[in-house]
Amino acid sequence: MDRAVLAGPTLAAGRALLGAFLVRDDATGRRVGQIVEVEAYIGEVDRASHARFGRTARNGVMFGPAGHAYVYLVYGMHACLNVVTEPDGSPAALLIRAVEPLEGIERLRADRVARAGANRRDTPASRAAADAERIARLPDHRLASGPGLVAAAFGLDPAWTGVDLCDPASPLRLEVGPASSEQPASRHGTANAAPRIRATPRIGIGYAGEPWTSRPWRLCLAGHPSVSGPSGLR
DNA sequence: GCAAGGATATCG
DNA sequence: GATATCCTTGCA
Repeated sequence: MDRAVLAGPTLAAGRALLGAFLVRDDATGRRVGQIVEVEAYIGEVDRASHARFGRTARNGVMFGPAGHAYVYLVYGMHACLNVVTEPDGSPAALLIRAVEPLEGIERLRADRVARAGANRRDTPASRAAADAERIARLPDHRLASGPGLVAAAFGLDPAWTGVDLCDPASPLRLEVGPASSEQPASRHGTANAAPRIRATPRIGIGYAGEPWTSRPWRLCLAGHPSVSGPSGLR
């Protein structure tokens, strides 16, 4: 994906990210998902953004150039993948909230199971087996339907922070579909029509207060089955 | 409905 | 150094 797009206004970058592909391609195999849901966090004034306290050890990459990964841990157990946007010096990012699995599905599923085990303080074999069974029964389109689930399925943790997602040689990168193709890669959505983009308030940021809780900065492909959150917000 | 998890930012 | 908080998930 062209870095200039991500270096532009975050909401425009978010629209470009919808329908693009998240690719992890390395010794673990090749996994591809189509991005169907993102959330924008824009500037130090955004009270929902990690940048609201200014530059810190954790959020430093948000203040750098566009196109790099920012992976943080939330609630002590879930990692979340963000794409840094806007020019160098301007802290902003897009949280990848959901992707539709397209390639490497069994590897995505295997890392979901591995992460479920790692998130348990005490892991009796029975619970581990129950996790594995539950995840084995999940339909493909729910494997990465949520920000913590995207990171789990792609095997990402905060150590991935800083990886250049615009470098075609990177083990984790963003790719756009063939320019000639008018069709969405997904079997979902209306044939022969560009998928509609829906904007809603962001999820899980009640602490930020108004106007930030109401800003329609969550973007998704309308009606796509891999979108996370309440069905009313799909 | 709510507990689980640990790093983070901020406060004494 | 202590503590309230957190861009979530899956269970009761």
